[in-house]
Amino acid sequence: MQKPRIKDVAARAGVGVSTVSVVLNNVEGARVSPETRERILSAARALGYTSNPIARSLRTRRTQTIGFVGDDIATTPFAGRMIQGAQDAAWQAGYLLFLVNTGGEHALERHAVRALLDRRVDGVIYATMYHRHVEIPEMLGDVSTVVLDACPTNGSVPYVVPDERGGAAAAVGELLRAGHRRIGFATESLEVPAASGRLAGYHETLAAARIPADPELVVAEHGDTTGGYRAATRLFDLGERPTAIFCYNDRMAMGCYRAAAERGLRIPYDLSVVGYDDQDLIAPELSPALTTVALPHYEMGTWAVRRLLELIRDDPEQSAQGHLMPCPLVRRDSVGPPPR
Amino acid sequence: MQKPRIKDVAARAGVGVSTVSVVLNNVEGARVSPETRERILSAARALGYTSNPIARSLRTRRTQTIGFVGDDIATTPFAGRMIQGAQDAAWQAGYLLFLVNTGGEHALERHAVRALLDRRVDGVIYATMYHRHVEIPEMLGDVSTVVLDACPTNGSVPYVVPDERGGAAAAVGELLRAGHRRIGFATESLEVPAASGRLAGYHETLAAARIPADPELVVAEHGDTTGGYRAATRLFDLGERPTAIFCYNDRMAMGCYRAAAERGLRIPYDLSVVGYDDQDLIAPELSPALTTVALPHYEMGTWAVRRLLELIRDDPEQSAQGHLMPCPLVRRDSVGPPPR
DNA sequence: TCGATTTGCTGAATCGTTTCTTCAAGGAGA
DNA sequence: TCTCCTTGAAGAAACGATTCAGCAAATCGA
Repeated sequence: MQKPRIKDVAARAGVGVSTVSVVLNNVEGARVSPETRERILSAARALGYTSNPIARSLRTRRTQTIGFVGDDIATTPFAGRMIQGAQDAAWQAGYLLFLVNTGGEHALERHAVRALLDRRVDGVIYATMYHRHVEIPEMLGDVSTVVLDACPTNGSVPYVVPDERGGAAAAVGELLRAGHRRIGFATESLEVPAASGRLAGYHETLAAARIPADPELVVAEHGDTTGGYRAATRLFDLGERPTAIFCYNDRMAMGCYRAAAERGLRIPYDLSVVGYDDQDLIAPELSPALTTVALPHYEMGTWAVRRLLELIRDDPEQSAQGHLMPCPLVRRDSVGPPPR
Repeated sequence: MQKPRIKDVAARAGVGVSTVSVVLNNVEGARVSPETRERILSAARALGYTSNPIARSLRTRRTQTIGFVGDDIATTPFAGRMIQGAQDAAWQAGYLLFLVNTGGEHALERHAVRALLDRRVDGVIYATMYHRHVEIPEMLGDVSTVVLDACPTNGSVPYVVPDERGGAAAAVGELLRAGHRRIGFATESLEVPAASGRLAGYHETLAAARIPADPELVVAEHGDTTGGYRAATRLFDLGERPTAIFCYNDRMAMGCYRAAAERGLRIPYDLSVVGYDDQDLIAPELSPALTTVALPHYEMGTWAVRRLLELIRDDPEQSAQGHLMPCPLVRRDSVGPPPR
């Protein structure tokens, strides 16, 4: 059995197709008698009619579709959250998501954007899987665009990134509240926005508490387990070792745990640790479970789509600004008062 | 500047639109002189013409689009790989992926499938984020479908799942080759296909090596870190403790590491361990790095899409069978010869 | 040379909507 | 009674492709 067309509904209701269209789309200011309206609605219901979006798109030039282009959707657990946030928000609004991943290749990316524009997507989410600066393809000038988890260096489109500074402030604040005054920061040696933002938050929060900055307490290593191990070791070797360490991410915190274990330092009694990222398989599974700061990937995904829908629906409104999404502190068991 | 239409190309080349269509689509058996063909192609190139897929779809009833419905695309790191595999395969074939996630809710799932059918997707990938049995929505009977990472209990559609049994055999085989004869299995207490498959692989491989089954050596706990810890503890408390433990997954292996550390058992000298899943943040990060079995999610994703495209292109060919995707062993540092 | 076939191409119908224009009927006002 | 609005609805023209049937001109066989 073929899907019913609008013509079938019209025939069953004994009216013209245009009237059916007008009724089913609730066109403003259309004049249709209540009886006719009811006849049409019940005919549509009886036939199980749903309009063909392809034909509709052809006529209206809108597809109720948005393109999601990401540089890497598989290798980070965060990507899924962003995608899911975007998907949920789109779905709620009656939009569907075209997903394309480019592997970070420039040529493929241009190809992908072209393919999406060809398909007449109503808008595009341009996402990167970790917070950084990006140059967005100029082709995106032709369509509403929102950048997700990155700062665009060209064009002027809305974007959303995590509030790294605020998250770091929350982490350090938690340690201050526990009574710590000598707080180390094991940071990432790469020049990424996340590192500079978190470092800034660390410094600001200490300054606000009138604790003088001690350059010794900031050590940079690779942002992985062994980097964390090394950073912690260096901090332990200081003349006066810190009573708490704020780690750039959970993986470094994991290395920090290992270094502490080797020195016989018990967390949180001899040492307090706070991480960043709230990674599923690390933070809750370490023992003791790690207090950390969560990245709001899901929320950024929904924000991006909602902002995009505003762009699509309203007039352009070129007030292209960035949005900082707060990073909530997740309290677990790795923070205690300083020893003695 | 508006996008050029086929009519513009025709006008520029001085031919009719039908000829342009025939040339650009490389229609078989069409008779067009080489000169005309060349004129049309260069006109199209000059105008930067690309056909409007919406209009094309309306006429041809094909959308070059496939729907991917998953029950949960965010919370597992595996989901991303499957999606990426599917996306890559689709992209290669000129298809785009509509992504929908249902959160496992039945109502939402029906809604999602209906939305995809409304949009006239050419096919649907029905994916679950861990290997299990599913009942697929009957609406999917109207469209080509492939089930990904699950066994459909109704209908007869192709599906692909990991070869759990083979993976377990590889893991146990590795331990046998290292010289172990007394090998424990820390399994998951839930009744899931992965657990029964891996258990079967374990038994078969031991049997093939003429090692009598010892029921004591199989202990079931929750499939997480604490479950692994408990299972390992129980195995250590046996009269004659195993020299190697095959863990249902990497998280259990992580718990097993912890239990071993507490008893002063050094891996791989006093105890060998093999995991399953090859989880990014666990297997390579543990110390020593964990030998484990990888789940072929990316490959399953590409397989599913390729199979789906066959279904779409060829005649139905109702030979709906399941495919077992091999799980490769990943050698790291947690396996050594048995002690003494 | 003449009909028959092949070649190369065109026009028009079609896909299923939306939307603009038109139009008949009925009621109101003069 | 005649004209002018208003109301309710229908018809037809888009949207931009594909594809089928048809039609001149060229070629061919005898």
